[in-house]
Amino acid sequence: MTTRKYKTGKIRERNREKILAAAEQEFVLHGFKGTTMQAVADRAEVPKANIHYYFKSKSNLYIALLEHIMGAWNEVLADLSADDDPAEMITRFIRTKMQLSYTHPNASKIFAMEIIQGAPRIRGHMAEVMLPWVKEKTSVMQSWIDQGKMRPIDPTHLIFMIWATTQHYADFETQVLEITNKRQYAPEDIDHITGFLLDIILTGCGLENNRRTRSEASTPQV
Amino acid sequence: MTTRKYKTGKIRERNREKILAAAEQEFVLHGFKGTTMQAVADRAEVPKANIHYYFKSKSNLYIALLEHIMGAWNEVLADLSADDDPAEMITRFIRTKMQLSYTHPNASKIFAMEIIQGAPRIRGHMAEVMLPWVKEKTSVMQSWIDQGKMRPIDPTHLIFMIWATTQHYADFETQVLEITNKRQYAPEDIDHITGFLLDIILTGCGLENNRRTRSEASTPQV
DNA sequence: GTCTATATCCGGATAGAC
DNA sequence: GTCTATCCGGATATAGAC
Repeated sequence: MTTRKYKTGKIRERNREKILAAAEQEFVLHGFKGTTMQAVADRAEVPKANIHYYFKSKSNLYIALLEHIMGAWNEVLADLSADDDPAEMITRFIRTKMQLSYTHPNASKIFAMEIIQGAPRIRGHMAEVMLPWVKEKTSVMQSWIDQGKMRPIDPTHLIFMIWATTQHYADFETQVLEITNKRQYAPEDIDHITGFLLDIILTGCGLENNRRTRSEASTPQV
Repeated sequence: MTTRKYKTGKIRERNREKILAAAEQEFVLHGFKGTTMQAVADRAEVPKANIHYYFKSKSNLYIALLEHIMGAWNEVLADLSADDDPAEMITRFIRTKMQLSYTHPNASKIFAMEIIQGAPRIRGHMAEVMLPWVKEKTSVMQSWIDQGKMRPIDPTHLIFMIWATTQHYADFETQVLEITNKRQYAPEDIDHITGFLLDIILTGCGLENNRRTRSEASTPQV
């Protein structure tokens, strides 16, 4: 903890982060094959050979990036504990995912492209991490249904619906902005969208316990 | 119309279709840059040079494919007339989109990747075709809201929600199948999903007029 | 640890025979 | 119209100087 050392692993860590951030941009814009190491190097402001020094190969860089993304993701979603209250848990789920779409759109996009292409590199992760996560949440939801706290809907597809709708605003950002005639999302836009999704989905699930916030959140936006 | 001619434009048309079908597969699996003309040629069972003969360049092939896709799409969605009845129009919209996801998943995937990467080649199409389409539908929905036929929700985001949820089953097919433990969709799966979406979204919009079909359509699926 | 220069390969495109 | 052989730019990866 003293300032004595000239270089700890800090420089190395800093360079890795710079490269990963640059790679994220490039992979989003051009896909895996379309991205050149030279472009990543230029954006990260390091010589091309250094990327090979740090990551060995382009594939390794891409996989490191995916792990980086999914690690951050799991952190956020882990503390989505199965609360007692259905409306509260679903609300937190939607809010959290919507915030992730806003703060980490590129992570969502890279993940989406990977899945669209058949998830050749993360099949394992889906089976080992996502599948158990979904099973856990759906069993909690099913118990709510059995107790009559929620309408009898398919919990798995409810999760798909929340994923689909929230990620849409990251992945299809270009289309959404074009159609709503904006240059980029503002925090109010995210609030409005979150309110809309909460309104439809909670109502759709038969969970109406916070109606006061919904009526104004869902009025059309100019 | 006699059989006299040795070759009409038929062979040419047939070859173009074969190449486009092969290109669709390859572009989905590997993205634009990741797809090689050789791989398309092999899949289409024609010599590589013939593709250049028919389409001149890889970019042209890709653009031709996008136009092919969007042409078919517009055809289907064009006859989504703004009915008098909100529930009926939204029902038909969801059913139609869900069927498209089932019958043309690759088209949806290529379109999704194009949008995710910033829609560099179809910006024009969005502004000229999709934007007017959305404006037309939202103005109809707004009139329903003004007449009190529908809860006051944002029509634009309702369209986004329907796009997001239906396309999710095409684009994220790999993930959905992994989590639901299936090898591919069966027609019953599509019916079940359609029923689920209709249930949540119609209820969320406050349109409850066909409740009889919904209760059984939304029971959880094993 | 860092970077320049280079080896090696691959893919898009075309020339030209049939 | 069809296909073989080839050109050439460009990308990954590495060797080796500093």
